[in-house]
Amino acid sequence: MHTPETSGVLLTECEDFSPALIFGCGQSFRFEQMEPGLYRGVALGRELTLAETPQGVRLHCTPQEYEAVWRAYFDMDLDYAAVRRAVAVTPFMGEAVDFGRGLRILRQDFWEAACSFLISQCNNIARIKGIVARLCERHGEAVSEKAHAFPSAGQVACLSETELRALGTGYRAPYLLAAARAVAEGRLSAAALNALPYAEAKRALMQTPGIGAKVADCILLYGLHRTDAFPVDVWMRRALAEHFPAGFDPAEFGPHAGIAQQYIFHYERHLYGKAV
DNA sequence: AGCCAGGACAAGT
DNA sequence: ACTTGTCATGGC
Repeated sequence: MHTPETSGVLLTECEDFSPALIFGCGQSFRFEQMEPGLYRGVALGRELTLAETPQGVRLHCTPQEYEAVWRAYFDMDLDYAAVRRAVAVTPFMGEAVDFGRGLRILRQDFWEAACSFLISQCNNIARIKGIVARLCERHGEAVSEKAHAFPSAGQVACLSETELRALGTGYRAPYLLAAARAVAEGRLSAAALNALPYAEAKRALMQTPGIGAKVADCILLYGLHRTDAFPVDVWMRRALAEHFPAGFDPAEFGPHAGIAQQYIFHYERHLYGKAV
């Protein structure tokens, strides 16, 4: 008989695994802190609880589920200590990666990322979370007593614009409907985009109404794990103007520029009191 | 009580 | 190629 204290999968190397940072850095919107050190959410149609312990972070799942699902989801096969060293190309970047040590880029579901970041445009993170929560509660399948999966593209494609507006999506409702149909009908797919180089994949995404340069980069980075994608939003624009006044090229950060972006984004929000 | 938010888009210079 | 107005909504 497994007790809650000993069951699950214990991650002991947690220098670069902080649930607070992973779920709080603005890349995903479905995990919450239940109490200090305890996090819960739904991803890939499964509910997961994570608990911080003195020995490390414990994932409440079987070793089989960890190997089959969560190992990839949490990008466990990338050495984030090496990434931090590689992108710390200025003193400011050194501060950013020190502050963000523990952050990782999740390998999220393509449709969930596309849908979430369509909602994100001209919106704040607290509000994005609320809209996504209502979308899942009302239109996603139950995965436990109180948790719901993210609705599939097919499920969202069956909703009316009125139902989507009722979630608080505002003018983004028709964008969501068009994207859901494109994905459900196979006109937009992770497999096809994965076969394209960055610039072409981005251009293909931008054919869908509501997906501009920034949302396309978010979908590439968070939904397809293209770590060369470098989303620039209002926070990044501020940070770059302030700390790279002479201009910059994302390529300076190397092949994982998108991860550098995440450290910058989170650090900049912290400096303005918007992130812990 | 306004201000602003992980923008996109069309229309105007 | 750049600037500007518009598009809804509600957390802070």
